[in-house]
Amino acid sequence: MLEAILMMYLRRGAAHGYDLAARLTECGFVGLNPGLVYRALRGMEDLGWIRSAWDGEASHGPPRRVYSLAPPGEQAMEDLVRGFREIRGLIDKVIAAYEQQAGC
Amino acid sequence: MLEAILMMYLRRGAAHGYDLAARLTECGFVGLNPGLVYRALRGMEDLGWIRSAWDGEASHGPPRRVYSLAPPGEQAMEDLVRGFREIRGLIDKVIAAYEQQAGC
DNA sequence: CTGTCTATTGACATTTTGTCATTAGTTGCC
DNA sequence: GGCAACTAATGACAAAATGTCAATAGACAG
Repeated sequence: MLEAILMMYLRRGAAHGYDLAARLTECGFVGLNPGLVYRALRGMEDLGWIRSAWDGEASHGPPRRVYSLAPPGEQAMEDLVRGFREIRGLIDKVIAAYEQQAGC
Repeated sequence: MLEAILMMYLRRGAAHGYDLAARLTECGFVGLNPGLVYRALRGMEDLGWIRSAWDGEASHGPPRRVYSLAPPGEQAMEDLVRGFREIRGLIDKVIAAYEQQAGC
């Protein structure tokens, strides 16, 4: 989930972790401290979904790592979305079973 | 998820673990070996959501434990369903963001 | 030169999930 | 009687996911 959201953000342009973490909290995703975001980013980089490089631009702080979406990431995003649709189908099934007290 | 489905089944009547596991596979829920079902059942019993008793009826096998829904389980089921709706909302949000390339 | 904000990393604990062997009773076959 | 197959439940262990939080460190304001 977190990974999917981060890739959605990256698809709109490269960004660094701290920014992404801030955007998440702005957008109302709670309980996601920066550590989780950084871990997710590193994990996705290990998988080849995203790339990173140290930012050459002068920042008002320590050096920062800029992440951008890599081609395998586009594919991964599609797969994730497909998985989400499946999960949504399952949830619908369970909710329907709850309301109608029937079905599988 | 598994817990919710099991409670849905139990709402329709008491049953024992092996039966529930079989019903799950019948209904197309894959990757759920009996061990997972038994563990989920014991966990829910610890939470007071369900109750169990050894089956008095003669069975064609070893003694079996019959589970039934307890009143706190009804409440828990409602809470679970509410949670599912929330997750569903999140998924919708992410899928929409993926398709329209906009939003949070 | 101290505190604060930005930025990333790493260590550790907890929880969840998956796998699989073990125990054990019943039934049916030879 | 002995043995295999099926039913039924439990427990131990490993792996993966998640959560928490301290440590490091550059830049800037006072």
